[in-house]
Amino acid sequence: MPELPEVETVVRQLRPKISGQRIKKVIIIDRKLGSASRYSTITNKKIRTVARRGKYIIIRLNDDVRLIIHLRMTGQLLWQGNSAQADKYTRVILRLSPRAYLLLNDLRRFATFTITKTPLNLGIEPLTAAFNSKHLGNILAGSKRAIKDFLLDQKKIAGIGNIYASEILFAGRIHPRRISSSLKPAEMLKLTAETKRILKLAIKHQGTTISDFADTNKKKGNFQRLIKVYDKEGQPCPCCRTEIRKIKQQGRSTYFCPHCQH
DNA sequence: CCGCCAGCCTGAAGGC
DNA sequence: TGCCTTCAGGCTGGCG
Repeated sequence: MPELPEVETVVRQLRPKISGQRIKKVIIIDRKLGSASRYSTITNKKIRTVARRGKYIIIRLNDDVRLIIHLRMTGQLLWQGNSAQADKYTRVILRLSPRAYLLLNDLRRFATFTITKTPLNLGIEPLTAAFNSKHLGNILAGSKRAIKDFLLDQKKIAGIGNIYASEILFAGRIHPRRISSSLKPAEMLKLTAETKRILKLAIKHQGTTISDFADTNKKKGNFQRLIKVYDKEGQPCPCCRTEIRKIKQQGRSTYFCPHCQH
């Protein structure tokens, strides 16, 4: 579920709340995430920084220990000040000091919660200055896959998921089935600009909630109001009134306007 | 190397 | 009401 803007929303909320606090206890409720003893190395360690890389949340502790969380489709990281309000989807509870709780809730149990020192193998951060049309041209060169599939490849660009891929291509007026290496310089310029604009706008609106996404206070995002094509099959294109179409690429839905996107 | 697809889970929604 | 199928903001491993 959560893509870059949703994860960024969670990280920005979490940072001031948990930085400097100590992890007093790790309660693993879902056995799939390992035994409590596996997390003995993080108990009593202090939280130094909270950061995002792609769709990963990286909580850096003392002694360069890193707690890495990925919310996958339905994960939520909830912050609770007074007591831990767990429900049937609570998979992990971190008890912090001073008194607070951090819960990992996840309906589908795809979320990951790991301690590791191995670096993440991810592509460029799309909101950095280094992500420009020249860089995009370099990584697109020679790629025969559809541009939609390319945008979803986390080893090329980190953080774009299925909703924003459709939205970015619509804004860029590029057909999702275009062969990546066929993009012209002007299109690459447009694509990088629209990627940044849409991701920033979505962060400003606390992300998109279609069904499950919630921030650390269990509040929904607001960007779904600004979505133009995702999940809008059959509805009129906001630009030309042509019906939005839905196609499958790599088993995943893509939405686009057949008139506006080429 | 690259590209594709099933599998991992649970629940909601739609068809009959 | 129920049963069955499909679908869902993601990623991985194994295959060709």
